[in-house]
Amino acid sequence: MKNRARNKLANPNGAITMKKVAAEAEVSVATVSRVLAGLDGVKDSMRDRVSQTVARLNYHPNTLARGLRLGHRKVIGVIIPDLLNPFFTGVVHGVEAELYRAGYTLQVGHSDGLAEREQNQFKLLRSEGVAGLILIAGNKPTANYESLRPFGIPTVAIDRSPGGLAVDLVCANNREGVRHAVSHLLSLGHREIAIINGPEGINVAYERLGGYQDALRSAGIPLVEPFIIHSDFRQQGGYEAMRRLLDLAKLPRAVVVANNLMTLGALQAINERGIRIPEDMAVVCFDDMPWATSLRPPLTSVAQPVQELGRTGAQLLLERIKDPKRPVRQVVLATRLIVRASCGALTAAQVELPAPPRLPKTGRSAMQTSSGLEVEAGTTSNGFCIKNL
Amino acid sequence: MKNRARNKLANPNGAITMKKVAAEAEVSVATVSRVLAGLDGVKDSMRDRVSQTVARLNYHPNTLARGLRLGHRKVIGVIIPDLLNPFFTGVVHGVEAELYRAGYTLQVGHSDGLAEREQNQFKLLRSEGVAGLILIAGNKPTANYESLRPFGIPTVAIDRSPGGLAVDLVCANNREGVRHAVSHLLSLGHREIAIINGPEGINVAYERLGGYQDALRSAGIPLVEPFIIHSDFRQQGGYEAMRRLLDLAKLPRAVVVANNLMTLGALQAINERGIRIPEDMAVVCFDDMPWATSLRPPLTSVAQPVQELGRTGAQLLLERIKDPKRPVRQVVLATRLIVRASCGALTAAQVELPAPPRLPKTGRSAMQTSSGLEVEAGTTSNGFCIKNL
DNA sequence: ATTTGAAATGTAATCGTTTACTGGCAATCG
DNA sequence: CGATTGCCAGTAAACGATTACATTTCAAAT
Repeated sequence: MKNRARNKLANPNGAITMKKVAAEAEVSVATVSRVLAGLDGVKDSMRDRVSQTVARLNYHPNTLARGLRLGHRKVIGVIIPDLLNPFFTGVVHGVEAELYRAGYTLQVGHSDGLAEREQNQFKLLRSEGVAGLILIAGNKPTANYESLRPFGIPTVAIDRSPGGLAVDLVCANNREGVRHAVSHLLSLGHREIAIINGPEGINVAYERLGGYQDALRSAGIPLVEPFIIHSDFRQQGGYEAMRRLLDLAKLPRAVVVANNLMTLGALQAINERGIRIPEDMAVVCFDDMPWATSLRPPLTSVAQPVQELGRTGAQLLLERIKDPKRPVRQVVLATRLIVRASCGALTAAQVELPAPPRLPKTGRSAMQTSSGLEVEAGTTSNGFCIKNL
Repeated sequence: MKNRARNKLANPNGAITMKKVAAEAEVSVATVSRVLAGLDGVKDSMRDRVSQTVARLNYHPNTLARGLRLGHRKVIGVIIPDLLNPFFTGVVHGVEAELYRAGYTLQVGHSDGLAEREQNQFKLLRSEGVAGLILIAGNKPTANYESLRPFGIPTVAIDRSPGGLAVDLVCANNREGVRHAVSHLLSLGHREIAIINGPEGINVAYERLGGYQDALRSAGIPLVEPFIIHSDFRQQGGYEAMRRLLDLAKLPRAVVVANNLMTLGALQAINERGIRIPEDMAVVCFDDMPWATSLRPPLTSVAQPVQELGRTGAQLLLERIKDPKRPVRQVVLATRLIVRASCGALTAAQVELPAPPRLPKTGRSAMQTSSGLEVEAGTTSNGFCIKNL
């Protein structure tokens, strides 16, 4: 490669630097810095002089220089598998809301669920000197998160547990959520209940399946192998899965779909076949989305506290940044079953109510480790389950 | 405030620096830098020695230091009004896809549509030394973008034109899109057509209204005042707007809803009243969303090229960064009318087709300036309309 | 008036890069 | 053979902040 054009100036637009402020106010840069940092030991006269000059010149500190000197800056990296999945962006929204208050900015990397891009984004963010990392891991259980460990960046995982990486985790109580949904179906008299689940090998799918099994088991209903389908958490996957279910000789009469996008696909397949909801097929969606109430009939769903996941993750991260040595924690947030009309629980009259009645939170719930093991844990005043690992 | 804890070290985890690599490889830092930058004028023997050491020590350059020295870095700021609106996140996805290829990361700020937060985010990003800015402006026409001008950061606006700021803009052909949708309704025999539009005073809403008026005018149908409702681009707003329409003495028989979220609200209202689509009310949604095909009946919609908006914006930004003095441009992308069943255009049999027939792109279309003035412009091979202003 | 010491301010090193400039060395030329 | 050239590698000065340390100031105490 030829030598590139030289003399690319830094600061081409002649931005106001601290030096200029200092010169203008006839003080030293140290004084300016001290005033800006709000340190004491500066005379009021000086302080005023500097403040006025700062305002007059419209000075804004260069956070790069600051970050270089300090070794960190007020930026949090976020790695997200899919910007098109409203669940993830909802989480990011929660993260943003919480971190903005603390003066942080978000640097977002999109992994596409690919382990390789995830690694790449991680390195990029590390180079950028982010103060912490929010990781929403992808679908691939193969990803080697262990290699991220030595980077030593404070990290919090949300929703999915990155295998082999001992970091703080915030997730919804997947098992309990699905258990609740299936119990609801059972209470309505359903017996042939199918589940369209996420990919095998990732913990959230495993846990959701666990909830399904729990509910059927305690009702004494045997599992029907073809009623359990593993798909990919995407719309097309949900569509295909539902078609497979509808092609079975013995049809299910109810289906729990394990995330929002797959539900859209499943509905598509159901509509194509002209099958009626809830008369022919009851549907529950794991994830409550804005469109749930716009469907006809409105969709019964298990609401994850989407933004709360993000907020809580952000809080944990801030605490970990403050104290990197604190013990690793998991926070499991309760889900909420929102009963609408897609399971036949409500009459047509009730359906027309603007705000459908909501069941109370699942509340106190069992703690699950990432291995799926159940551990009894206390519920905090916030309704969280917290466990120190 | 008391003096804070001193001696916070930079580089607390003893990260590998270029200096260490240089020492290890027994060369100067300049040589390491040259090798890493791929400059020529370095002997192969040296080059190899450095490369190996870099690999062995797993060195990653500190982009902060780099950015400080260079005055810019490979980070693009993105300001977005609402992370919960899938249209915006879709755009960001497109932006990300394009910029990732060019080695950039995204620093995302969320404005909530508030002019004040927008300003704030802008300042934050500027302090962070971003190389460029993608701005999706909020709903408030009051925002004072003029003050952003002197910051001199290469900027591209997407979707909405930030009033008073002469920057590159990428948007969909809103006027033509709505015109097309209304023409479609007219061709199906509809005459009482309402529109639930965005807030007054922002250009996209103005343009969409223009398309509505164009179509009715050329069909010789007079405007009916109460059929035109300005709302806020949000779900609740759409819900309320639709209720207002349904409370009219003389009901419309078709409605165009000017964005995705408002459509969800409108559908909710329609369902609550037990009104049938398309028999009692035809519905067209501006924005094609994943759930459009999952509704019963599937929704006819005007698809904006969401990701393409983002991609194109990113391209324009890269070009502007390369040449800050190039003339300001507007790129208007064609929309596409996707006919499904919500207007009664298709029979039930057709509706069941997996892939509904699609009308051709609107293709060659009139160029619109942000003032709503139409200007004839050429169509590029990409189907873009480009105009130098 | 001088000493003392705390308080206020300034000086300069530092963070990790990039790159203009300098100098060493070998090849080429008159 | 000395001068000129071109190639390589190294030295050191930025970039814009923070902050340890040095210096000045100034009031109170001797």
